[in-house]
Amino acid sequence: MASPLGDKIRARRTELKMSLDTLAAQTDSSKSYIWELENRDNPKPSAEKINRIAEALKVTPEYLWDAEADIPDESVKDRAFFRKYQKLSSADKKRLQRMLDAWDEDE
Amino acid sequence: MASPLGDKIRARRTELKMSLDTLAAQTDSSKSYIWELENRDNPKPSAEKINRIAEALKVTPEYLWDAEADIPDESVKDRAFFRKYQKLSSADKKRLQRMLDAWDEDE
DNA sequence: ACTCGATGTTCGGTGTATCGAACGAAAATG
DNA sequence: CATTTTCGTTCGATACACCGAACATCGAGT
Repeated sequence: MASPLGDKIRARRTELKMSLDTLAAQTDSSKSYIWELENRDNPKPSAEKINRIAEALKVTPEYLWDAEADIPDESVKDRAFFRKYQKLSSADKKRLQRMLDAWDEDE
Repeated sequence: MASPLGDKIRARRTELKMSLDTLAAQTDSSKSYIWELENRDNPKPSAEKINRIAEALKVTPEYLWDAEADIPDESVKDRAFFRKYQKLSSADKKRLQRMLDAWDEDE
């Protein structure tokens, strides 16, 4: 019982001190369903629900569904990197993108 | 009939010259379901399906499900880049970071 | 014009996502 | 410590996501 997705939802929900009811209300869900997402075996929510829930919990949808996605802590540096990256020219961005693509293919 | 999601899937699928069958095969779906996603009224696929389909079509999940986000524009590509980046090992991340730092100093 | 293979479309069925409402357990309040 | 309120849990019912297999269509080849 329990799933990575469920654990993340519960962790973040309690962190924000929300009840099942309030989270349900903010996401057009029933609290019973939120509970099932958190506790039942292998939940397969719709993309719509995931997005609503991510929004209510103030995390990104990828963080919820991507099985392994690091904790906000480690991703601080990543975000800094991303901000720098965004300021590059398109040409430079493409260079970086190709660089990453290239070396992430071998293995 | 038709939905933004469906239009995007069909557009990208034909762009890649895939048949319903091949896309279905690559996403553990039936071709009838892919067809329904493309043509029927208001499809609500699971997050899992959206992700498999995005992967097969080589676009980001956000591009598919974010209602607006016309062409894979720059910001979407940037996020795709960031997602890939996040999956790297810490060592590889640092290499990329140094690379960026270095070359954005001369200018 | 007639196969034939590939692609697209339709449809009935099955599982499960999702709901409402009731139930139980704490915890707050007096 | 009795009562009220809040939170979590369970369960039966319903809608619809998703499927398999049949049917339709169209193009390429003969």
